[in-house]
Amino acid sequence: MKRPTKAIKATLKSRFLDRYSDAVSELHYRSLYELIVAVMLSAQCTDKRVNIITPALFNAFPSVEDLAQASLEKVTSLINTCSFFNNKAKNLILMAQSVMENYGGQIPLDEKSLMKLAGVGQKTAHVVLIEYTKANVMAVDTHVFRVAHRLGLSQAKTPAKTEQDLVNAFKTELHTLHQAFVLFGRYICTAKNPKCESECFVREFCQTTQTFKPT
DNA sequence: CTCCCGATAT
DNA sequence: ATATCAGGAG
Repeated sequence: MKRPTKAIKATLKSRFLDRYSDAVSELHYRSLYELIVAVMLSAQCTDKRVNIITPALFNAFPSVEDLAQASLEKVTSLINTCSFFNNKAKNLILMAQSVMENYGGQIPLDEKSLMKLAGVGQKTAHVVLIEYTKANVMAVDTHVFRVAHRLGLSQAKTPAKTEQDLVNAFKTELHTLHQAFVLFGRYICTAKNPKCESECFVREFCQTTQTFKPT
């Protein structure tokens, strides 16, 4: 597997930025509170499904205060069509309670604090920062991980290492590149049956073309 | 490394 | 009917 040269990394970067200059998250939210809840729910679950669930959830619990006082049963019943709903319901309430008790009701906007919240790991924390503050950080979800590996940008086994590889490769405009990689991975460089021939605009840089080339 | 766990694509 | 999708905690 060839590592991309500096020149190729630059080309990849501009291709993705050109293609996805106006890329935004597909999660529906109207506040930082709604954002963090939506991102927490999106763990191992599609954004599409999260968007089906959240309107009723936000209606029942319009603010962190409301969620902090919510009953587990009520939250569970509102999110039980998304994966790991028992864990998520528990974590959502714990997260809200922690925000009330430790951060005066203000959801913190730094990585360390975010990651102390129940159910918030590095990926969730980074996505919140990217979305809400356009922080120059990378978040590696399953799409970003797959795309980075197919393009030879990382050989790392863990998302954290892959994140570092991507930061080193691109350095700036990471928040836009994150969105770009997610959308590219979701619709073009899909896990199964990627649209290599028909839609991939970085085909010539793919390290795994053989695997996916139609026979 | 294992558990958590519904939805959707095939 | 079964495989595959999609992160965090212990």
